[in-house]
This record gives sequence, C-alpha cells and structure tokens, in this order.
Amino acid sequence: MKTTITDVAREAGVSMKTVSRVLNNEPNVAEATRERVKEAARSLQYSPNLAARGLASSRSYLLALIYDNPSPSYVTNLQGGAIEACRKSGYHLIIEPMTAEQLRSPEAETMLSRLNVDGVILTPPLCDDIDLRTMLKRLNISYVLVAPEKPGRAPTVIIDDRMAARQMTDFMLGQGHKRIGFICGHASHSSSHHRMEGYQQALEAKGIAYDPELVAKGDFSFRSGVEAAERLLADPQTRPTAIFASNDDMAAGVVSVAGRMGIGVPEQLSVCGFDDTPLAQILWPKLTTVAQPIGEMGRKAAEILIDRSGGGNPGVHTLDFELVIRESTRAPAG
Amino acid sequence: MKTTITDVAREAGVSMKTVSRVLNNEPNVAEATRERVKEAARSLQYSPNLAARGLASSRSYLLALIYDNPSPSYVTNLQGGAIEACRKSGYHLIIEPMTAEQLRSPEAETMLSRLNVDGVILTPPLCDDIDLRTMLKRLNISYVLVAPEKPGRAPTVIIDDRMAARQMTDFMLGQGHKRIGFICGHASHSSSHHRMEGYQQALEAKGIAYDPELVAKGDFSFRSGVEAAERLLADPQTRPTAIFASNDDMAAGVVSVAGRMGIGVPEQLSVCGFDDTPLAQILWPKLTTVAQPIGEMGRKAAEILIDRSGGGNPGVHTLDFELVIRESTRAPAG
DNA sequence: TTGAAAGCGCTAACAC
DNA sequence: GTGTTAGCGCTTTCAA
Repeated sequence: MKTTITDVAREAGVSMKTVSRVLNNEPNVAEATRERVKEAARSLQYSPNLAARGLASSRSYLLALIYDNPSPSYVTNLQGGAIEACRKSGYHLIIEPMTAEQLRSPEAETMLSRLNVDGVILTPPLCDDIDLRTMLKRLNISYVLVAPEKPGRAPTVIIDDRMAARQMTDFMLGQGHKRIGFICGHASHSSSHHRMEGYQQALEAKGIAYDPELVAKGDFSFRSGVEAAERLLADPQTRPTAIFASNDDMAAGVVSVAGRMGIGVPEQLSVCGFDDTPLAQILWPKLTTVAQPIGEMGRKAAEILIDRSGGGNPGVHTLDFELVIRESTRAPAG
Repeated sequence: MKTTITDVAREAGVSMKTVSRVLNNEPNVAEATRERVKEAARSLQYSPNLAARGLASSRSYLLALIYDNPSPSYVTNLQGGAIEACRKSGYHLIIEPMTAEQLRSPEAETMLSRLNVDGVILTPPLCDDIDLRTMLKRLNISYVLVAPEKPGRAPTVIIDDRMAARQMTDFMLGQGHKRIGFICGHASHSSSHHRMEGYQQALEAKGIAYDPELVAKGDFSFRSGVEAAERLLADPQTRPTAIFASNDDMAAGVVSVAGRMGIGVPEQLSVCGFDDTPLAQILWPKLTTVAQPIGEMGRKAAEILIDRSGGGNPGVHTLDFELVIRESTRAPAG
C-alpha cells in the first residue's frame, strides 16, 4: 500500500491540508508544525502522487521538450540541462521528437492538450514555427524559445550567433587569412543567417570585399559540407586559405575532402566549425570551433518555465559562447 | 474550458461510463452506441486527461527511460524507437539520465515512486545494476532490460553481441588477416564481455591461438581507443594487421593514432568498430562496423511495457544485427 | 448492454 | 495557524 497524504497527516497529528501546505512550501504554518510534518513524511518515505497533484491543481510537474533536431549531441546536451533544472524542482521531462509535418496533424494537438504539461521547450527549427506557437497559445500552454529566429513575445534563450561568427572570423583574419570561405547552415535555421551575418560583418570591418564565390550553401549535414568543400576547393588558384563551416559536421566534411585532395589541414587550409560537438575533438586535426552552452540553454529554458510565477517573463536571456581554438587553424602559408 | 468526458456523454446521449468504455476499447458496448460516442468525441475534439486517468486507474500512460550512457547517438536512437511505440498507444516518455551513484540516493527512490510510471526501460550499464532492479521490484514498477549482462527474470531485449563479434572477426579472418588485435569495452558493460568472447571463438574455430598481446583494455571512449592503439601499434615488427575495436569511438581512436604514425588505413591496417554510430560514416576512411538496431530495441522495450497485459512477459527478445562493410578494412598487404 | 455512485490523492476555497 | 469541505476528470465497483 502506498502512503498517502492522510497517512502523513495522521502520523504528524495534523490535518491533511497542513501537510499539503508544508509540502508546497506555503506560508502560514508554525515552524514546529512544519518540522513535525517533514519528519513524519520522511519516516513514512512519503512522496506525493504526481497524477493526483496534477488533477487537483493546475500544475502537472511535467515539462515537454519538443524538437526536430538531427544532431544527437545537441539534443542530449539540451536534455541534460533541462533535466537538471527539473530535478531541482521535482519536475520531470517528457520528450517529444517530432517533425514539423507531424506537428501539423490533428493528433499532435490532441496529444499536446491531453498531456497537460506546465510548459514546453521549443528548439530550432520548431521554435520558429508560427503555427506551432499559435497552437500552444490556443491551448494555453506556456513555452520557451531556444535560439529562435526572432525573439517574439515568449521568453527566449539565445546566444549571440552573429557575434560568435564575427569573432571567429576575426580570429582567422587576425591569423593573416584574407580569403576565408564560408559554408552556410540550413536556411530554415535562424542561426544560419546570424552566423552568415557575423562572417560578413567581420570582413566588412576589416575592409575586405565580400566575395560570393567564397560562400557555399549547406544544410548542417556532413554530406553538404563535403559538397560545399568540393566546390570551394576545386580551383587551386582561387581556393580560400581558410574555411569557416557553420557547424562541426560540415567542417568535418571539409576536412575529409581536403584529405582526399591532398590539401593539408591546417598547413594549407585552416578549417573551423561551430557547436563544439564531440566530433570536434575526435577529428584529426582537432577542430577549432565555437562552443555553445547548449546544456545551459536547456537548463535556463526549464527554469523559466518552472518559475513562471512572473506570469510571462517575456525576457530574452543571452548566454555566453566561447571560441575553442584547437589544431585545425593556423596562419596561412607563405 | 476543456471538454471532459461528461461533455462527450451528454453530446452522445449516453452515460459517462459508456464513453469510458468506448475510449478504452472495452467490450459490452453496442456497435451503434460505440460509433455515436466516437463521433461525439471527435466533434468535441475531446481527449482524456492524463492525470485524471492516472489517478483513477493504475496506469499513468507514462514510461520512463533511465540511462547512464555517454553516447548521444545511442541515447537518441533508443529514445526515438521508444517514442514511436509510445505514440502508437497514447503513451509518453519521461527521460531520466542518471549516474549509478545518483541512483543510490534516497531521492532517486522517492522520485521513482512518486512518478508512478507504468514501466521503466533500463539500458547498459544501469540494466545490470542489481540494487536498481531490486528497488524497482520493491516499488512494484515493471521494467525491461535492454542488452543486459544476463537476461534475468525481467523481459529483456538484446542482440547477440557474441555472434556479431564472431562474424566480424570471421570477416577479417576471411580477408586473410592472421594477427587481429582487439580492444575491449568498459568492463561494466555486458556487451564488452560478449564481444570479446565472439572474437575469441572466431579465432579458436579457425585454429588460431589466442594471443593476449593482441588484446588491449578500453572503456568505450575515444581516448581509451587512442591509448590501446598506441600500445598495440608500438612495435612495427609484431603489430597486428587488423584491429577490432569494441565500439566506433575507440575505432576512431585507432584510426587517429594510425594517421599520426603514418600507418595507412586500410592499406597497412584494417580497422573495424561496433555500433555504426554516425561517426562511422564521418571518419575517413569510412568505418566497417556492426549496426545494432538500437531504435528497434527501444521500440521493442516500450512495446513490451505497454502490452504487459501478459503480466510478466519474461521472454528474451533477440533482434537482428548487421555487418556494415565500408572502407576501413581490406586484405592484408603482402 | 448500460448506468449510478463511490472513490483515486491531492489542492482550493473558505471557515474557524 | 489550522481544519473542513468540495471537487479536479476519470475508472471501478455494483446494480439494473
């Protein structure tokens, strides 16, 4: 038999409601009573039933993480951070990987409404899905945006992608590179645009003309990095001395192509990525990249949802990134 | 205002209980009534409240995935499979990444008991944690073991690691390799032992003496693969012509060391891994490896928990693996 | 084949 | 500061 709140009440010699007050850290309980109840709960190994709480109150102590992200390390990092925040407050995390398409089905809406979560964390590219945001508003479910295109009215957690790309470009410029290639990310991800902007601004600030020939499209996949690199490196006369890929997977593609073409990295070609995935350390040479505090972002997002006592907290929370300089970049030869 | 079961009952002109029967696919409802209720539910966009269901019945429609696995791609694959099975039956997945240490804290038990999940999926190395299994039994929470050391009494989902390692070793033997190195996985993972056994059995079957000098310890990390390879490849006279690493990360370590030492892969050294993580395709050369149906395993585990109508289903479910031959293996030179 | 009533374990609203 | 009384929305008796 599971112990219930009445068992604790009996043990502590108080009413059920007082126990409830203590458990929820509500005021208006004498300190002595509070201690007695806590002691009783401990000795009975009592822990409140989530479903009963959820039914009686408005909170379910459940958060959902909805995502459509192909990168396992991104996803697990984010999950890890969110989980940590949840643990601290007795919350649990439900994960709902879902394509944008699945999201549009009526079942998705049904699922979300029956779930009765206290909040939802939205990551790219779903966080930029207006239909989804509208649906959540209609269902009256609060949500936090992680790294969206535009902040919007909901609380938002971001890093400054533009600034990070700019600093990374500056770093390579500082090493003496003049012809720096750039591989864009998937057009539907907001960060792609911001990173591109940062690259352009850095060049501009140094008075280097923007050359479209040095920019290749990509979609964040390894394969697209390979294709982009093949184009960028095709002509030995005009090829760049450095390539800035918008994420590590694509940077790995560049390294792979360079290897096949006999172009030494970093001797003849500097390469850098973005995200600092595990891959960045596994590659040889180890990849210079930008570390996003992905776990932190997950944690922050969950915290916002949990403390949404403010009722909205429509702030934008910008977390710090970090340039990680490893072995794939150096001053150009000659 | 959310629509409840009474709204549907009113709309369909039946009692609440009949609606409940229809929703849960219980017998003893006239077909006409059943249809009418379904129609009413649809038109009202009704979906049952999870918390209320969980409170009134014994099921919470929640499954938990508890894991302590450092590999993001393993984790997300498993999650993906489990989620698919959950979706089909209106279940949701709660994730609880947790170290073995955290698991031993009293809070972990409290957390598990309050959670009131219908079942728990346990992955290596946690699935071999006797204390955890005992705790779950005490809490009367059913669980499924994914790839445990020994099947035990609980339902179990495995692949035949031993046979897979044996076939992979056979493959290299068939290419003409006589000196095949082996890098073990973490000793606490059951699969480590099984893979080692398969390697040994393959050699034995071909009448090749087992040479401890060709076997190195590892712990599934890239770094440990590097260290193992450094030892295995140290002596040019006696070094193996092929190395079988117990997972892809360690195989990547081997490839990296070989690169540094000027040993061509696969020209002078064949390398293969296990798991077929994304890394296997990103490496250059692409890695020969064993593909585990990790997603399938997650799906199967969730299905077992959901259909636990059998009351126990103490079977062992063995899923198929697949050798993936890529570019990192070939016949030895000479 | 259907329905009425009684909870599941908790919190909210209002007494005291 | 504390207790009483109703529910939350559903499933489970048990009766019709």
